[in-house]
Amino acid sequence: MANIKDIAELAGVSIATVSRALSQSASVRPATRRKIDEAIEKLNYRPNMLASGLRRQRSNNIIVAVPNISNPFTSRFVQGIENLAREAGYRVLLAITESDQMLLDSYVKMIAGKQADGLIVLDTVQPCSPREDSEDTPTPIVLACEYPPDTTRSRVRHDNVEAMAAIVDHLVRLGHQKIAAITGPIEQRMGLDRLSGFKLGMRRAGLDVAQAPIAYGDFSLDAGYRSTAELLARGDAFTAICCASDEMAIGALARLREAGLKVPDDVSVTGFDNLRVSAFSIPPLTTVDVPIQGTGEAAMRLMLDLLRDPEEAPREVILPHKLVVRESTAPAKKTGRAAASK
Amino acid sequence: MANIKDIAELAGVSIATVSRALSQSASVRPATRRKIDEAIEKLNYRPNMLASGLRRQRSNNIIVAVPNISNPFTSRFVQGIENLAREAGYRVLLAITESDQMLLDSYVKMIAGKQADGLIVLDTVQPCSPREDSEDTPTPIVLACEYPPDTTRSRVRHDNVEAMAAIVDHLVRLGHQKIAAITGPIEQRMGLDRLSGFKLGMRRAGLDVAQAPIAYGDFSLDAGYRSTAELLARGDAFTAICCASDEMAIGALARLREAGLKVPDDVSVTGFDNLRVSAFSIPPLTTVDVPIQGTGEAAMRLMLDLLRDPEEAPREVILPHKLVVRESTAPAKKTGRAAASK
DNA sequence: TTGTAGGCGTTATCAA
DNA sequence: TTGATAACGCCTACAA
Repeated sequence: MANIKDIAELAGVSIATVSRALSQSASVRPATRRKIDEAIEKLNYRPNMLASGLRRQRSNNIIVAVPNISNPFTSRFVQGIENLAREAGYRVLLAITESDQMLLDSYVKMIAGKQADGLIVLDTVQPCSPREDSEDTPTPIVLACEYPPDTTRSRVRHDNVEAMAAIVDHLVRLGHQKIAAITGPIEQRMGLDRLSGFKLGMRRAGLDVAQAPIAYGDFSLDAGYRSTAELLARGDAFTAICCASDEMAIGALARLREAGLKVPDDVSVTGFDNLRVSAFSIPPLTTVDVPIQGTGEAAMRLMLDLLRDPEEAPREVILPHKLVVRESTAPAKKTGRAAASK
Repeated sequence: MANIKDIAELAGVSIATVSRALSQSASVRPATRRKIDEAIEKLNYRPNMLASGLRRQRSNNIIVAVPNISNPFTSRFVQGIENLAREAGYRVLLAITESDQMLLDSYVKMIAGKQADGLIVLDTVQPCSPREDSEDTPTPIVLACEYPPDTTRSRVRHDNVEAMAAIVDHLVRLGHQKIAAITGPIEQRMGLDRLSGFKLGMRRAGLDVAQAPIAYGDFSLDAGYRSTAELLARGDAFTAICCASDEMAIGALARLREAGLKVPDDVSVTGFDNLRVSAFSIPPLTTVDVPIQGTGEAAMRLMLDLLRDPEEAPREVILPHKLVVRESTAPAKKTGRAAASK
């Protein structure tokens, strides 16, 4: 590959002039610039960004660490980041952690190794505090959705508690009293918050949370299916199932159908996330819209601020949610015992 | 940040020795190595990969260019690449092109700019042939799924034609004669091939393709929904709908339900891709499993070979498919006019 | 407006 | 086994 020296020679100028021409803004006489452009064209020259980065001490890469990518939630989150990153001249390096602490830490180290300028984390595992934080400027890290309440980093999330309470409220207004829940992984902040929201909603409606049938899932399609089976097997009466994710709600729909139960006639079902597919489930899902892509965008915005001024004080952004009522919920049957048996 | 010189000083050796200790294999006396390790630990040193890359002329980054990422197909493809890439010591840079030629080309240039060592493309737009190909060693590029038949690059895909023909065959065996199709975007190789497969299957069964109701979609949930509406509105008789993607099949399921038609009693529906969610649709989808993740792995394998020996002759890998029969297909009704009217 | 030259942090070659 | 030193390709004072 041709380098800046080749261009300089061919154009009959010094490499400094070429460098200036390359970085646009500098002062280069139009005629000179033309000669340079021609040389670049002729040799099909591309600046070596490794060298440039070494010199300028930056890579223009942002790492986004996610536990996995075969999950619509992650996809849209990353998309939100991509949008802003490209505009700002940054590239997105996608890192799949499978919630492995070692792996995540290795990505933190990439910043120290100048492979990346910043790290956005959407994961239950948390980036260790690199030691240099105390001495040098802090490592640019933004946390999304999952983080300890006492973190001192910039962070963004939506209010899972209130969002889930809003769903419960919707069910209560429809006359439901016996509401079952399928939770997310409660060892994770997101799962726990959504469960808290469920309990909060129940309490606000004056319903007894202790009596509510609860099954523990992990947000996945499979978990929705299995947990519904479990709920049915237990034989507790319920007229609605409140799922902590759309994927679980879709799994629940599948299992209820197998049990010969009609949604929403026999049982109402609710989701959480408002995935695209949820508008096309049978029946279309009542859920709560959390701005997933918007979360990604907000995270990237925080990152850009951090990159601009690494000393900046950490901030927290909380995004709004919105109830989306579709056809998987309906008024509770008066008998209230529709789902008492399999 | 500490650099190699700091370590050398603290350990009382030369930077050359530190460098050797860092690259493991070299010959360094254990005692020396220990001193170096201590210094590294003490200063929390991380090698600057930009400098290392500059010197070694490589970045250890692989770019994966996809049109979008909010699509289960892409997600699993990328996951397949990730798995192998990490093992081989490469990082995956995710590039979202939105099928924009300019954008894709800018990623090709990243290779020339040493920002990445190779490019894997899963997109309808094709990487331009950088001129240096003719003179220097060829740019390491691997094409997946979408590529012109006459490409000279390494490439991987599955046989969409035969796979779709297999689905038609399945329907024919169930006694379906009036089979409608919802196609993918036929200006794309993948969409066109799947349509060809449909026609091939029909012809093999001695059915008249010209009579088959065909609606044109774009693989999306929405397209499945709208195309089904269109099919119903036209009033042609059909007992089965053959969709070019699982997402469209799910959209079709939703629209058929609205029309009061039962699947599979009134109409059979088939998909293509075997997405995870398709096992949980109502009813679970009969589809064809194409190894999406396997495609990513195969692409990465080709890339690794290319990286090892850039002069290597391009190869083509074609992956096998598998029919997955679930509950969205059933024997055709004798009357054969189930879906004649809305 | 242009040129000279030092340095960014590594790796690799050659001697010792 | 270790050390000195020259690249790698670019940017940016500083000088002209």
